[in-house]
Amino acid sequence: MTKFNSEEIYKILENELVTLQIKPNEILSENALCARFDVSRTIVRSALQRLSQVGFVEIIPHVGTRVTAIDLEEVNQYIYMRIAIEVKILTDFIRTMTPPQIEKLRFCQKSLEDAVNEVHDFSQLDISMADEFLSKDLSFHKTYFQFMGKDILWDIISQPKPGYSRFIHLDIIGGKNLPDVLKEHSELMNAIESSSLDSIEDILTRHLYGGIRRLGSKIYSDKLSLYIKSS
Amino acid sequence: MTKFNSEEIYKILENELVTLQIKPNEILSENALCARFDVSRTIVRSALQRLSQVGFVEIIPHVGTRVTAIDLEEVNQYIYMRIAIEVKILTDFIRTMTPPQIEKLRFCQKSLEDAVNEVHDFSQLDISMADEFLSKDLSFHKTYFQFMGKDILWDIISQPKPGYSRFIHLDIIGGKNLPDVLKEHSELMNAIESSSLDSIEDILTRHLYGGIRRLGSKIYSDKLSLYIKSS
DNA sequence: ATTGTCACGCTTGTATACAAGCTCTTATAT
DNA sequence: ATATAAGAGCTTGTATACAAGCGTGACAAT
Repeated sequence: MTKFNSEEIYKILENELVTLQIKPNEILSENALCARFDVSRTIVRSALQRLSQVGFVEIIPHVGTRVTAIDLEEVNQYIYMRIAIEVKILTDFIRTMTPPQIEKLRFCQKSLEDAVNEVHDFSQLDISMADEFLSKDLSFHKTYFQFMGKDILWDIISQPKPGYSRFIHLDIIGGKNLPDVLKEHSELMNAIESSSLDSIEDILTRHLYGGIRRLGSKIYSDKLSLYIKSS
Repeated sequence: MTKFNSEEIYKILENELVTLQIKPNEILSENALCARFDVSRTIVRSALQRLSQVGFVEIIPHVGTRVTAIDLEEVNQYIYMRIAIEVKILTDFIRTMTPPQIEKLRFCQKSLEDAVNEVHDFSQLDISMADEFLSKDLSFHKTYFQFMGKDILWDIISQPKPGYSRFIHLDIIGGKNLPDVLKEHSELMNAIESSSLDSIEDILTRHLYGGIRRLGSKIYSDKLSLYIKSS
């Protein structure tokens, strides 16, 4: 068995960070990770430094490596950006859209719908299911980026971010929000087909700020506050 | 004299990359950099790996480290994103703007104007002058991000990108475009004050795509094609 | 009891030795 | 002359030894 390289370890840790298996404020020990992956500190350090550049962890010299807390302000501003971009993409899209493209979007929507409908107990979502929903949700949005030839842009905005990615995961796992997401996608589809720009902006705003909105109500675990950066 | 650390070396190299002192397709040698900064390979490697994650260089295992070429498609899609975001910011801004805020914007504009007017020979712009113009241009845009409390968003979109940052530098150094930039800022100011949204979008589009537009004409050095990724 | 000091054990930071792989050169065989 | 194979010399990849700094806890002096 060949050993892990730095890139692989980075990806593994990034995933565990995003899915909150590794929790905010947790202390990561280089030596513990060395033992876990059976590699030298060089490799582990490389992965940790990259995680710190992206903002998932904070390396404090001669003290330790701590997982950062979720910065809600960062989440907010990221969502603001997403809305701006997606509204523009859809504005351009409804000017050139074709029936096959709409069909593809409906297919993505249905795919998520089917996955959600197979769930019976929303209070017991495990990580792999959350990942499945998330990836189907992202597929929907990604599709119209691709239609407009904005693949690179999608790659940029969809790469794991310490604020938004973890917050969304929390939101999905939260539970009772999946019906909301489905409804919003459905509304968005109708607005797209009827080319009503104002509706598109309204729905996208509601859809993307959904997690923040739900934060107000008391759906989330009480432990949530432990993950959030107090500013 | 204390030695450079990895972070410092990263910043130095990033700057030389952005300002094209280190040119696309150039091969970087770890050992040469070790000698130059008088540090061990550990430090240099750390900086190079970070540069490769951001996309400034490409590390080919057991072969070498090559500076990437500028990807025009990446530049295009980044500009598209900038327009979407700035239009939204300004849309929100004109609903709440106050006279002091407008005054501040005019001040930023004037500051750039004065700097440009002191130049007599546009064909001989050195790097430090280009940097000054660039930073004053950025200040203008940054200002309304700050007015709207979107500091983090600005930090995200203004951090050095291998495509856009180098392309813009090329554009500024190119020379004859500074009057255009001034005119566009001035037009933008007027559109903001008269709250005309459509004009704002038009002007911003012209302003941000300016470099790409000028690419069509023959202002640039013939060596430009050497820096561009042929897709 | 309180406070100050010192030392040990932990952390990350850096340098270096060695492993592994690519490429070009060179020499040898056909 | 040409083709092929072996090796030298470069590259990056990895492991490890050691340096340097922080924090805690024990212990001693007041």
